[in-house]
Amino acid sequence: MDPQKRVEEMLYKLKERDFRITPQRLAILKTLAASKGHPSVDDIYQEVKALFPTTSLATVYKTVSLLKELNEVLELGFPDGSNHYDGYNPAPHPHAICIKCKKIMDPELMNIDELSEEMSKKTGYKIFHHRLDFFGLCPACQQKN
Amino acid sequence: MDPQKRVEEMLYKLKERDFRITPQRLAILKTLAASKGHPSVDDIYQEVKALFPTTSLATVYKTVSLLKELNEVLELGFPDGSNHYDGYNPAPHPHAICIKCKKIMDPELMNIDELSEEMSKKTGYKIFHHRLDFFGLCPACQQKN
DNA sequence: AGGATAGATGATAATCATTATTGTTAAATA
DNA sequence: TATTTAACAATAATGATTATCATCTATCCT
Ligand SMILES: [Mn+2]
Ligand SMILES: [Mn+2]
Ligand SMILES: [Zn+2]
Ligand SMILES: [Zn+2]
Repeated sequence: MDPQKRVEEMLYKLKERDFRITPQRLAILKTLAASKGHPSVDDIYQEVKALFPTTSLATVYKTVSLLKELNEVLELGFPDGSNHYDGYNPAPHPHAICIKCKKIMDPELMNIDELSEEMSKKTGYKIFHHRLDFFGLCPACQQKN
Repeated sequence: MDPQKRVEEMLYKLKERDFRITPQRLAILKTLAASKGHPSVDDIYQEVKALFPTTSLATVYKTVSLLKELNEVLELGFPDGSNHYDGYNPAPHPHAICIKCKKIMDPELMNIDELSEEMSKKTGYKIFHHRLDFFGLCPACQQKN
């Protein structure tokens, strides 16, 4: 998927719901669409500040939150309180997380729909989305031992 | 698994590492071992206070944190900041979470080892544990519509 | 183009779950 | 029972997120 295409998708979703397109929002969208590294709010803030020095951290929080409601960004929260975001691929998908260097990877797709189906049957829940993370050591961190 | 057995398992792990067994800790262990509802720290605190009114919230935090390090409790953190704990079954296992009433269910086992294996092969990560949650509406909340 | 207006922004205060601190208490051991 | 030291209770500090509000501006209308 082309990052520019992603920006246009997000823009369409915002316009569709009559949200205004501001320079700050556009900068945040571009950062999210381009980054494959699952940035935190503060990471996004640092990038956007380079282009719009007056941008407020609160604006980043609110824009990310808005995109989350529109299902245009995937939120990954961790028990240590750190939240990271995938704006490049906002659909639920599994992640591999290094417990040492905190790198978050997007592995090639594996199908979880069967699991979701099984879960639905066994619990009676109507499932809307899911979250699947694997924690371990990335190849680089395995070397350094 | 019998809750009493779980308490004894946890006690063994604590003694093994020369941690002291205090009335407060024992009360926290019992609460965790017996509860199948995935309580929060404050839920545990409220239950323990009924038996030991002077118990401090900080003590509950420290004991839960200690049990987490000993792999005797499973921590479930959510982006809204709420953390919940499974002391009845501390091994990683999937959960079904109701987005309306927040109920957390333990479905009958499905095997994730194959997925873990696939993930390991595709990313090169050495996987230690995982987290799998399904979000949706529980049967009760589906009715109320 | 100019003006009206409701939504967005920036700065900062408030919130709240968790963690750190510190003097006191009591579990474990001999 | 005395000694040692981890654990305790009470409370302050932390820090990410959220709320507030005065100001600004994207969008629409004339
Ligand atoms: Mn991703
Ligand atoms: Mn569970
Ligand atoms: Zn790593
Ligand atoms: Zn429910």
